[in-house]
Amino acid sequence: MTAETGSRARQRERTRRALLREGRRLFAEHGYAGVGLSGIVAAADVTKGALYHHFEGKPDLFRAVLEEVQGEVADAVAAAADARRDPWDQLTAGCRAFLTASTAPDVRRIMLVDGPAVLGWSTWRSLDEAGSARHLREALTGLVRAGVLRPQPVPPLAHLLSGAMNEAALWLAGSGDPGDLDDVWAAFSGMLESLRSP
Amino acid sequence: MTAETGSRARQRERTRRALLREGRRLFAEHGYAGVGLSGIVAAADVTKGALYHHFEGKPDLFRAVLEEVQGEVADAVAAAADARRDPWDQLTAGCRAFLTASTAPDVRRIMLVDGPAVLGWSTWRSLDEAGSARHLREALTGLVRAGVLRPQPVPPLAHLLSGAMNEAALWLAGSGDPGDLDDVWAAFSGMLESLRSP
DNA sequence: TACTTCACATACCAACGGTATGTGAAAGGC
DNA sequence: GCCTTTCACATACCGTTGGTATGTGAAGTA
Repeated sequence: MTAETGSRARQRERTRRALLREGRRLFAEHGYAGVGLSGIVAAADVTKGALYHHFEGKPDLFRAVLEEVQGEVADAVAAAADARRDPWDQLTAGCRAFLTASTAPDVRRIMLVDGPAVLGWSTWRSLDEAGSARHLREALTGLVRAGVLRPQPVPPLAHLLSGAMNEAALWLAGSGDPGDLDDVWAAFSGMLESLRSP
Repeated sequence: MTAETGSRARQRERTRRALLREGRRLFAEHGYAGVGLSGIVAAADVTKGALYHHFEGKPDLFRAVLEEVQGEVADAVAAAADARRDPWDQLTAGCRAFLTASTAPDVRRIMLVDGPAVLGWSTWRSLDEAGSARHLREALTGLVRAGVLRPQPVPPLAHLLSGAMNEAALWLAGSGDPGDLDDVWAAFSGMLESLRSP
């Protein structure tokens, strides 16, 4: 190139970032199947050679994007939970943070709709477990051990609650009525409440 | 052909059935993206011309397969519910039937994993609403009107419960332990129980 | 300076979804 | 009976896609 763009490592990181950024934008806008590698590399102003130098292929690029998205959601959940001291408040705050974060269009499309189909459900689940699902499971485990929740197996509970929130987020993202969030939260918090020890 | 294969309408129906059958089998086994039209038409012993004569394209074939699968699940749910007289028993029996039916591999892959990604979530939801989701919503509405459930908006509740069952079915299909079904059902029926009027 | 490494760019390929056109048997009218 | 139309496909073909193999020039290294 004409101008020096920094050291080799810096340029490498720039290219990788550009691919992730444009990939995320296009995947979120048109869906995984609706965007081709040519569109991604053109938007990132590189060639397919660069993409295949950084990633193993289209599914691998998508996986990297998904990990980034799930990481952000997990951070939001953790931040909301850490702002509370009471373990029960941490659970409810984390769930509420997950619900609002997952309603964002790119999260919805990449994480909830295309994710399982592109990577397969088991792979998607392991990524989810590495992200926000781990927070949920750990919070539930802690509450059961502390006696706040009735003694019961945690994994089934975590899956039921996770699935309920995922579907709720998908529905909320499509329903313009902002009052729906309150209704969903009322119903969901009622479910959580029913799990408490008497 | 050498042997007469019946009237024109009969042959048409045979070809359509063969495409749906092989499409369903291959979509369930390899996923939507993992199977090509050439594989489907070869398995059905026809050509691509036949496929495009009966369907508008690959997504339309998948939609027809999905409608068939969802119809079977809806029938199983309706049959389980109709076998009970008490409305509350109808709800629980229907949910349990959905949970067991959705654990089947082809239902899981076609309806729960690939469905939303291939057809888009809103289209998938409208198909779901035409299938088993309608039974759930109507059962909940009836129970709220009858005062069995506490007065509350039904749509959010239906989505939460539907999402919980979907995720539970996906998890159960992957977890070999048959005891998990009991645990899931215990947790889920506890959720349902918490919705009753005091 | 000579050599090696690396971060891409270029050129190319098989396979895929989709389309346009051809074809021969069944249905319908006389 | 025969002619015409319709229909249920089959055949041949095309543009695009994800993926690969190879080339290249600047950045690092001795």
